[in-house]
Amino acid sequence: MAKQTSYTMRDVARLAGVSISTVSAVVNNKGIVGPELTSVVKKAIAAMNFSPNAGARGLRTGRTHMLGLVVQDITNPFFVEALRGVEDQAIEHGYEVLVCNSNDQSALELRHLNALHTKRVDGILLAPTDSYAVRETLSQDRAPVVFIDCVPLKAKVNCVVTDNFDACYNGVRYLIGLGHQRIAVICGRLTHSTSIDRVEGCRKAMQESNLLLREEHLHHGDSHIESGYRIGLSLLQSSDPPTAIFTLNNRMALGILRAITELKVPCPSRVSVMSFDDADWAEVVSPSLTTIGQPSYEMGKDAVDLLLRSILPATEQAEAKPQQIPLKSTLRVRGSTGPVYKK
Amino acid sequence: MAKQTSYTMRDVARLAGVSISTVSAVVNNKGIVGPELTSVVKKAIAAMNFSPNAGARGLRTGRTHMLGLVVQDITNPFFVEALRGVEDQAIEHGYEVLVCNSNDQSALELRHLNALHTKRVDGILLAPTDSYAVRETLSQDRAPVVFIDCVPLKAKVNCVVTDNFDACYNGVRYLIGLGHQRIAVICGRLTHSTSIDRVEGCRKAMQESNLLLREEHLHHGDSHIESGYRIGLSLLQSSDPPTAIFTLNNRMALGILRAITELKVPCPSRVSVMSFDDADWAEVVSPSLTTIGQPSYEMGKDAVDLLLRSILPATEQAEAKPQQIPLKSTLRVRGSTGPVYKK
DNA sequence: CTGTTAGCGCGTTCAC
DNA sequence: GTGAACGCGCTAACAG
Repeated sequence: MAKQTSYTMRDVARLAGVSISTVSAVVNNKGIVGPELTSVVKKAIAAMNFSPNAGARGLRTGRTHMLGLVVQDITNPFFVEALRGVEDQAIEHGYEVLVCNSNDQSALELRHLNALHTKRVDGILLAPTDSYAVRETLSQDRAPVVFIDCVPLKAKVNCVVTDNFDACYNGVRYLIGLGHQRIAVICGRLTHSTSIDRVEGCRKAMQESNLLLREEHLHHGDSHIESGYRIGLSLLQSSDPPTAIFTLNNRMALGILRAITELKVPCPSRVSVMSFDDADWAEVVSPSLTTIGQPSYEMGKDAVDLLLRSILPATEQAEAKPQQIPLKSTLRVRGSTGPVYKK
Repeated sequence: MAKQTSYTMRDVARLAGVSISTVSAVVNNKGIVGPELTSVVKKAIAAMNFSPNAGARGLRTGRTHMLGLVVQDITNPFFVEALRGVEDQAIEHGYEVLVCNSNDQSALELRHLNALHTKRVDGILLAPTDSYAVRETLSQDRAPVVFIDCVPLKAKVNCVVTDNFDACYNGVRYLIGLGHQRIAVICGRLTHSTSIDRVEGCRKAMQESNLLLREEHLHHGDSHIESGYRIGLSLLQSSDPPTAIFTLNNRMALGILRAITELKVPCPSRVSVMSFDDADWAEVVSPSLTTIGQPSYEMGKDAVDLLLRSILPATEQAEAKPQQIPLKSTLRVRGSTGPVYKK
């Protein structure tokens, strides 16, 4: 079993009594082999349980039919949904997906990117850990890249992203409409274009209502439960607590909810909570969580489509100008947000 | 960019003014090339941004340094955690992971398995969709397989699984200790060894207390929220509702909780809920959910270790007898379970 | 220590 | 329609 020596085309050719190229033609459905010979060959293939060696084929054709997907944090359900979209669409087109988790470390991300290059994947889907890092790795002679979720700053690239700015703008306007004035925003790391856009969206909505998103109302977390929990505790216990908390991702929201439960702060009567990213559990937590949902599955699908287009450029100009595919998010109002509390 | 023509060893050799094999020796750290030549070669490699073509290398060596991971349902956080363990451990040993989602369809699973064979992965981690399906595909001349979570029936295979039987036995004993007699068990598809073992564990615990796990108390769902929800509704609205509900996976528990919330049934005072699989949100839902947690990350890690051992057999006997690595689960008592309700 | 040579399994011209 | 020969990029013998 350690042998791992499968049959080759030569073996099949020998058994079928034809030449290698005939077998090749059959395997690749060239449609130039006579029907009776075709069936003989196919029988031989089945008998030997032959399957072509993709490595050798790739060496010859220059295509591996593999896509690389590099995500910052596979622990985040958002990326799992995107992964599903990627996989489904990849399968559809005869591609396999090499999944890499950067675990929020640029160094690991770079390592993955290099490994993918060595594997000669035909294209890469990248949800980068850092929008500032200059990626020399995606220059020249390497596979085309499509960014998802988060994009590099000041660079025109192929990407598919949510309307982060608008989503947060609308979200905050909704909160303001409820009468909230002291709104705390808990953002992820500002090295993500995603976080930056979201914060800007919040800022604009507040400015329009002559409210300021003051420094003390903008809290920096990462994307994990713990940071949401810690920030939630300090926020709720402060002398002048916000009447609404908007977390820019759903796991921090989970932390906030835990803090709220522990402190027995009535929600939404005392404090409203809203979160970016929808989740399975959003309807079941108590209170159910108002969220802004992203079409993550579609994001994965669209990204593969875009990537495939630059892998197989129909026309030359098709790959000339980088394309941005914007996706719309939707506000799902549930139980955790309500009118502001009046003394 | 569509060119995708990277530099080859020959290019590097030419630039460095050495022979191809010298470059190869440097690339593979053979340690047989003189220090000054080594540095010359390395400089050339860096200058050209050369990275070896893994396909060609694999063709030559018979190893691709790729592992395949096939899971029934990547949507399940349990498998995501396992995936993390797999990836981390694979990276550690210089392997990449080809992730495939069977989406609970045997046909798709088979397709993935064949694709992985064609890609000549060095080994496969498989969480099968069905314990009964006879997998001819994992016979002979194919890569070694390690099963995770769910195993084929009546077959000695390499696998790493949780102590499903014991876990449920202990869980149900805990419920019985609380005074519960009418315990409803909601299981996944009984084509999974996992489900079978869990149900048997429940059955034994109940028998020991002279309780019977009657047919009408065993409910068949899948592993999704919806089925939990539907079953929950019918259970709670029946004329003789159970005093405790034990779901054999956590997403069905989410469905149960939704039903409870909707019907405003007091939990745990009227009905206790317990679930297999722990989750992020288990502490935050209301009431917080009592669960049986599996060490899924370790499962992934251990599976890779086991797989690597059969890929690189130190001794012949190492691969001779299939090994089962059992993992222990832990009961996490939270707010959703309590003493039985007395009229 | 270093260079030369022969395939690994496949797809692809070409002659037949 | 079909078959023989070449080479994709690399590693492993072997010769120097």
